[in-house]
Amino acid sequence: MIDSKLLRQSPADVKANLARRGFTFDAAAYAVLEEQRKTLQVDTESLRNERNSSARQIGKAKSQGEDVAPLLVAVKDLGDRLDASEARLQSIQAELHTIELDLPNLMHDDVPEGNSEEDNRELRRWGDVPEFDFKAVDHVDLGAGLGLLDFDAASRISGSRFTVMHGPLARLQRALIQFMLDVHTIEHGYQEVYVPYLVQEQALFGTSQLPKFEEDLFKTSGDTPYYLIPTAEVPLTNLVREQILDADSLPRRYVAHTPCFRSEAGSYGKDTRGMIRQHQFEKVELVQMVAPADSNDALEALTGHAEQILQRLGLAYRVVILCAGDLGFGSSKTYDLEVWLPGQNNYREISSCSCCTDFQARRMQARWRNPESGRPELLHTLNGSALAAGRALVAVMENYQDKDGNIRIPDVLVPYMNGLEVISKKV
RNA sequence: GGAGAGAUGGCUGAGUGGUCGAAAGCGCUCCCCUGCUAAGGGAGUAAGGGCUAAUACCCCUUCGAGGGUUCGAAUCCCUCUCUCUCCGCCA
Repeated sequence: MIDSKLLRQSPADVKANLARRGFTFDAAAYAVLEEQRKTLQVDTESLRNERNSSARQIGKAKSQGEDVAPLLVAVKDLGDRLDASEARLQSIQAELHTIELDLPNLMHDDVPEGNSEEDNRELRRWGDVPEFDFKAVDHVDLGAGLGLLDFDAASRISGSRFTVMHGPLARLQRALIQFMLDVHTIEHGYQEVYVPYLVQEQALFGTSQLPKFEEDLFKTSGDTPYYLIPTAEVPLTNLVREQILDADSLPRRYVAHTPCFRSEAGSYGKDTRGMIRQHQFEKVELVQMVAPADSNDALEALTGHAEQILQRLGLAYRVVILCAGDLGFGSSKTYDLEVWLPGQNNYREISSCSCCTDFQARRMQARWRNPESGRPELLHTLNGSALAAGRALVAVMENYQDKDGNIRIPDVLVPYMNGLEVISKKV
């Protein structure tokens, strides 16, 4: 959420910032509601004050054995007036809250103009795009050729957008995950966390998947439904929900490997081939909680941590900064890492690293005690994939293929493959 | 699944209708005292919100959550959630 004080005091600035995303903030309508809220709240609170002091008086009189009947008459209709006032206040506050939950985060000044993916700006490239002296194929053909990737079985079991992997290929994904977790915990200072994969709606409100993006989520039935996490960002970020952290415990750096579940509603016909876009995929996620002054640097560092994985895997990639129109709802600034996929002859997103400033922290009431003010203040939260394991697997398969359809194991993963150096067809 | 106990401030823990945001202790902060240390004395120490230029006053809300009774609820009633203990079951 955006600071409601800012919405009141500088509605024009907010409107202009959000307009760059293509979001229309009706500042005038908000101001009208806000004016009503102010009057109502002041009235309601003064009525409550009146009630409290009368109640005190009555108590006092009673204890002194005085007749309280006249006092009771005096407050007779106070309760009704208060009830009415409270009800109106509550409804107007709910209206304001609904509007506020709907507003995306304010953008960092660095975010370039633009309406769509096309307008994202490339910042840098790393690595050489591999050149093959044979016709490179995509991971689907590679997997089928090796007999280790089985979309038919997956669709018989679960329908479209699921995968079954066998043997060394299944292990290769596990190796990637293991490798990433090791690098982040041992070298980058992240604490490994095991988290729930089913969460309640309040957690999703905190990270801002709800209320706006319910259709992207899988939800269980029942009185208090659970949602399957679309990313470990949800449970990891909510670790600090309603907490006040000591300044010396910052920055917090958490990493978790989890499966992720996305309904992919609205992506019909998109990436239907292969395992680029699945209902279920594995991901290693980084989350940081930092003091506000540190969040810009933290985003650069976090992005670097994700890049480190690609570099060690020897995968060519580029870094793009998302333009205003493509930026995620809760993010103030996002870098995407796009890995080269020979099968698509293109760069494809494999990581997305975002700084959410205090947007999620405000929804979660996640704070730290600022030693300078002595007061609890909102944290800044960041998250990034490092990496999406399913897509990393695709990238390794396609970039490390040979003319016979075998897959060489990147050096850093060999120890995680029990020494296996090549995944080859059974002879 | 059965039986029972409980949920109060950073922690322990009192409080069964009235000035209780809440005793006491611990912890923490500051001050005093004291060659140093230890001990001792004093003061302060929740969060959210409103108003406001203000992190100054003042006011409102919050004792697991949500309802109810009442002029007034931490305290009484109802519903729910969670935690703990014992038994059973299970990975």
